[in-house]
Amino acid sequence: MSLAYGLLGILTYSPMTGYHLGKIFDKSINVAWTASLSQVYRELNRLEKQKYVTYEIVKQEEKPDRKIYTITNEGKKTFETWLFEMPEDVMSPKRDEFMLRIFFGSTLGPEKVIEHLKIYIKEKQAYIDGIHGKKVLIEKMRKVVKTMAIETPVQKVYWQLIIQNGVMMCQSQIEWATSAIETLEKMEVI
Amino acid sequence: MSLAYGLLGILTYSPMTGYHLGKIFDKSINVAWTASLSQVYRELNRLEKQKYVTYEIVKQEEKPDRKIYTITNEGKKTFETWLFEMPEDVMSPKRDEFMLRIFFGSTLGPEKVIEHLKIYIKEKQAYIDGIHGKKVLIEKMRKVVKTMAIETPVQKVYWQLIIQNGVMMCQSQIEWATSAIETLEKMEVI
DNA sequence: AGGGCCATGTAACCTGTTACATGATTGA
DNA sequence: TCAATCATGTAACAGGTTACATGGCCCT
Repeated sequence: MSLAYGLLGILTYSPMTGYHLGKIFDKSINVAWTASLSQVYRELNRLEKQKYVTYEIVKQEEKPDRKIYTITNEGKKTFETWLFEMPEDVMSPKRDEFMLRIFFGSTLGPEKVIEHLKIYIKEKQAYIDGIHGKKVLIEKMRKVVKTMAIETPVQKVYWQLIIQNGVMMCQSQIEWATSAIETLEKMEVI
Repeated sequence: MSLAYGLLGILTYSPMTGYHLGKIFDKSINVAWTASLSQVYRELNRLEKQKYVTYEIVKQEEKPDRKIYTITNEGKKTFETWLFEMPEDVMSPKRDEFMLRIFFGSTLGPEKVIEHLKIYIKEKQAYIDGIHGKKVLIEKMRKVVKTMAIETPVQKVYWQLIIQNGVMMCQSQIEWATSAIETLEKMEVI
């Protein structure tokens, strides 16, 4: 259900197309919630049936028509009701293919596990660099902000908080993997 | 697809019932991969059709028959092929309802966000205590180990690694939430 | 010349959740 | 006595993935 609320939440900032909502889920909000374009379109249809959003068709010459979605008052109410709730379960179900492979580490063997852990560290670092180094963070946010009618510095604080969260989690994963390598190397000596 | 590999992996330790596999996913492996019982049963049917597992029915008096699943050689091969691969995408898709709400923090307001963050910290701490303090960690592992034919100290090392990972991630989340509260409190003063 | 962006989706499929159905035994 | 554990599932639904279809514009 959360995708619906995510879409409604973004539409409270400004009306926009499904395509644009998809881009936002792909490029900025993805540290909190991921969704594909086809999923976004399907969900928008549902929201329209429930009268949480309406759309107007904007015709364009020699380009596909655009459907500009706008949140209704009912939609806003629904969104805010959800927003003020605290989720009953703070632990979201984990599905981490990498960790599953580590679970079977005794079959893989320590050398291979260490090899995998080293790649893991590199990829996590690359993700952090993609936010820090390349300033994707700021650009991501700029692009989102541009599309929004109301741009307040307060919003940015919260966006930075969740991006920071993403970065911190990656860093901890790197720390964990580093100490895991040490543990396994000690084990090999004995 | 990973659930299938998870099930095959556990069956390499020892043949067992679907119910038991479900318990293991519920109680020990869940830090890496979660699955419900009904999902496990469905997946076992598929694995049987693909000839990766076989089962024998053990009749019991006045109790439902047990289906003991055993991995086939083909199943073992498939599992090991998967195990040795490095997942192309190390970043598993994030779907975190709590973080989604924080993203919309400007609508919620700082006081409410701080309130939610404090609850968040408590629940994450409770999770850690449930592993550390109550010694659930060791008991979880004991229960799993009991059912396994081959019990080597090497396996335990890897299990401890992924549980440690779960604990570390919770601790980082607590750290993040604590610093987020500070940020928001400073903001309120200004 | 070819790939990526804009912009719409649909269809089929796979995965995950929730509720239902049955029923004995065991421990608090 | 009541909930939990053992033990099997099915059915319906919700949510997520992948592939297909269309087509112009812009940049390299």
